[in-house]
Amino acid sequence: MDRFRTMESFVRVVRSGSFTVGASQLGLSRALVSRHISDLEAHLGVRLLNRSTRSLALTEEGTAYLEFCEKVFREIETSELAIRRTRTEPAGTLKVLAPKSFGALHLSDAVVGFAKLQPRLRISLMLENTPYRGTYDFAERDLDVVLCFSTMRGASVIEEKIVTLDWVLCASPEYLARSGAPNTPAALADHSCLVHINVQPIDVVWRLSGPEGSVSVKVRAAFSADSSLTLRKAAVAGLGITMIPRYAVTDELASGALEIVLPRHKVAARPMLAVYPKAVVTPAKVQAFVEYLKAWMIERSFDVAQPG
Amino acid sequence: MDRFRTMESFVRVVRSGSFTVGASQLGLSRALVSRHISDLEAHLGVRLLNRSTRSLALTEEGTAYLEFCEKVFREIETSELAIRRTRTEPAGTLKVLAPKSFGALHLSDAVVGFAKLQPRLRISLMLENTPYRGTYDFAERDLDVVLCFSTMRGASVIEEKIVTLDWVLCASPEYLARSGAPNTPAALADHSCLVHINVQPIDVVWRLSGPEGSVSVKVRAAFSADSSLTLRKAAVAGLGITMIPRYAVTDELASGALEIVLPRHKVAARPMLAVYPKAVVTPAKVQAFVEYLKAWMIERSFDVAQPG
DNA sequence: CTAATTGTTCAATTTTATGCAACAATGATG
DNA sequence: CATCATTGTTGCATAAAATTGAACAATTAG
Repeated sequence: MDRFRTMESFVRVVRSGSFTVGASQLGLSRALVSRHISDLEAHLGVRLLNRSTRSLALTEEGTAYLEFCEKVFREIETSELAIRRTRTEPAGTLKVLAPKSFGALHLSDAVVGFAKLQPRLRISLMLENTPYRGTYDFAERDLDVVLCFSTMRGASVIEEKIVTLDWVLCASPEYLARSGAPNTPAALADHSCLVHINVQPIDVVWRLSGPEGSVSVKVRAAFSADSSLTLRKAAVAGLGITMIPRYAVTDELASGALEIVLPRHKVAARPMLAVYPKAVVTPAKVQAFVEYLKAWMIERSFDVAQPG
Repeated sequence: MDRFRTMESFVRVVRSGSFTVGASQLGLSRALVSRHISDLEAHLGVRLLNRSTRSLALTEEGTAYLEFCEKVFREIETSELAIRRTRTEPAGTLKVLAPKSFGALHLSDAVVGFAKLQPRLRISLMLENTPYRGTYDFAERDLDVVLCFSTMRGASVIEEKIVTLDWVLCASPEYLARSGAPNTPAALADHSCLVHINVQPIDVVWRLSGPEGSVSVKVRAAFSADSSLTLRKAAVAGLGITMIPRYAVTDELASGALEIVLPRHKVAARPMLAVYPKAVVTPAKVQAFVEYLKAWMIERSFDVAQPG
């Protein structure tokens, strides 16, 4: 027996003052409404309504139960609607996990802008380069979105591309003067390379595309770190050549603190992904944030796939 | 979909931290519990649980919904149990309608005694001789029990005999001296009779049983009233012969203010009935009251059907 | 008293809930 | 790093309800 339904019938009958009109208001048969009341009375072991063919009155227990029903329905109105609203209206807390360097350099600005647009939304931004381990993070660490560079094999997540980021090979002029700037990708193997350890082990192989096509070079990781900021510092200090997102070194390239290596070759651009659980419906806060971030980055010309 | 059931599943899953053990605790299959959560999420349009095969975590909306569920369940515990308890434990208010004379002379004492035994019970005693009109009174006037002398044709009520009351024919010695005491039932037709107008029109015919068997006499209502107290006063004042419950005139008969008329004949004893709605279960307060009243009256020798 | 209206009961029918088995997915283990 | 046990999900057959329409009982208005 569906108690919610029987309760609804009971309330309706009392309000309308009759089984017949109560039933018609609910779009049910009199027979069923009668059964509902009977079931309810059997369940409670108490008579709720004193009824004759012409008249209807609540018993004392009926009055108490009516109050209870109305209270429950009022709470459903309140709580369920509030929850339901989060489907279309961002609310609550948005928990984002993002790479350290990207977070520190840019995402924090984007997040602040987003927060201003969503005063009802609390935002929690965590910056870590912990490799993403599948849906585990969402469940265990209570995350809403994870931003990352590498794709996942997870089947129950959605990976949405935010932008395609430009990567560059660069080193300090001092290092290049000292060690000699490489002329071919293959020459990189003899150089001191600064490697991001978090972009999968695959990346100890660097891929470049030039006039001769795509080339893979296995490089020697003279120095490795889990943050582009560290790699940038190492490069500026003349420790070697690094492969790094362009956004991390724009200032250095402009000021001449760093120089592009192998300028005739290009480093493969990499997508930046927003990963979130695959659910029947995506929470509005997640959707809104991903949209915002995408627009924010494209507007600032982060995306090499888009003209900007 | 039974929302109470799905809510129960949801709470259980969260508490146990797993669909599997949650389902087994509820005695349901994992499949069903999984459906319950899905239905709930579809209903709310929101994901409640971030789940992977090894781990389980509430989303923000899930946390809010869990609170809601627990609140509702807590209220069910409280309210429903309180209501259910009235089945076995008298509580609330007991509303009794009784004939004026009986109420004034005896019932009020009985009710006071009952009230002392039931401190949690509020009692409302209304004394009226309004003829009982069927289940109407229970519904319209919000009554629990009606005490009366005449049986009803109502089919949806229970009529429980409290006691069988002795009735007597009596008059003042002064009247009998003046008008002559009747020797036969038939002689009553020539007397001035004091009639209770509320004991149905039938009662203008008085029935007596004597050595010659049962006799019916159509009497002349020289005086009629809706209360035995009034009839008693009239009789004491010498207005004529009245048929009256013995309980109303015990003192007068003892003191000699009134005398039995036709002592060799007997007035048919009449049952005093407690009438209450026919429900699947009778409220404890009604049951307790009827039981108490029955015992109380038998103890005081009101019942001619019982030795005492 | 009659008749119309109301609540209830009982049958049949539709709908829904439920469990089993196969499946997909994930993470612990060696 | 691959394997496998474990977990949540899905499809399908079945069992269990909810639901209705019609006959019924009961009550009151005219």
